[in-house]
Amino acid sequence: MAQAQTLSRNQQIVLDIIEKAKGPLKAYSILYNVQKKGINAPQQIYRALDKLIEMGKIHKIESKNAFVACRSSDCEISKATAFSICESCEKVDEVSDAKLSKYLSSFNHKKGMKFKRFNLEFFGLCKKCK
Amino acid sequence: MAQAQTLSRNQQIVLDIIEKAKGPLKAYSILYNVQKKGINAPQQIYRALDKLIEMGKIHKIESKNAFVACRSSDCEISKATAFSICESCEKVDEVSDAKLSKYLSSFNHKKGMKFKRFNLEFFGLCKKCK
DNA sequence: ATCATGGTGTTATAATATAACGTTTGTTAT
DNA sequence: ATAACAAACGTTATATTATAACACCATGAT
Repeated sequence: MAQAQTLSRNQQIVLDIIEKAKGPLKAYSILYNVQKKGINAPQQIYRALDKLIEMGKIHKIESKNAFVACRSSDCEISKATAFSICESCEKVDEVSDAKLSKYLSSFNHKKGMKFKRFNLEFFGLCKKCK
Repeated sequence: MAQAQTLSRNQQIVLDIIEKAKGPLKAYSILYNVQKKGINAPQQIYRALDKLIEMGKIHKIESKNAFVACRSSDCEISKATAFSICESCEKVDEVSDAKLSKYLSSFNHKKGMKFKRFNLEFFGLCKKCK
């Protein structure tokens, strides 16, 4: 099971890089950054990314095909994620708002769907870029 | 400007296919479907898709890299989109809920961002697959 | 009539992601 | 401690998604 906490070598390497980064990282940019550590193939990156996502350590920004470290405790195992994305400087922040999260988590589609997970991406201009 | 309404030949062809489809279509699957009509290259598809998105005629499902026709009038020019996605049968519906839309449209990130647009994707099991 | 704009067609290539295979490591049960 | 299993690893190859760059053509505005 996803007992979390114990990361494998590659998972730890990839997580370290993502956590140190100022913004979202692309898979191949991670790859280039870890070739010195003996990781040579995209597969190795993608496998680590998949597991880290499962564990809730990182999130994928779908609109950018990029990955960020989870800074929030609200998104229990990536079930409820929200991000703000600046269209100018590309800055991404995790939006952590209990009301929003609660509202969306309880939202049930009229057509009879029961949601297990959502991802929300807001786009605009950040404070600086305005 | 996006005076909309007058679609070019390629735009119309691509839109027709997406509108006729039961679910989201991938760019290359659209391409294979229009080769009989003389469209041969990905560029032609992606160009049409870009314009159709600008016009609000279609939306991109980011988590699936696929495109659906807009069935809603709430999402004025794609500024406010929400979808429900079945993780089993892959069925996608546009979620059209005025309250949700209003709530999210007025949501302003604490850090001083003013949003112009959002995209929300819900995942779960649809009625049938439950 | 020329020039800007937007669309087209084409070739090539970049960027993102997965398949498939065999090996190694780590855990658990006996 | 060791057999058995699961998870992670390394590697090669390939599939999928998307864009760059360039030449051409139609339209409408100055």
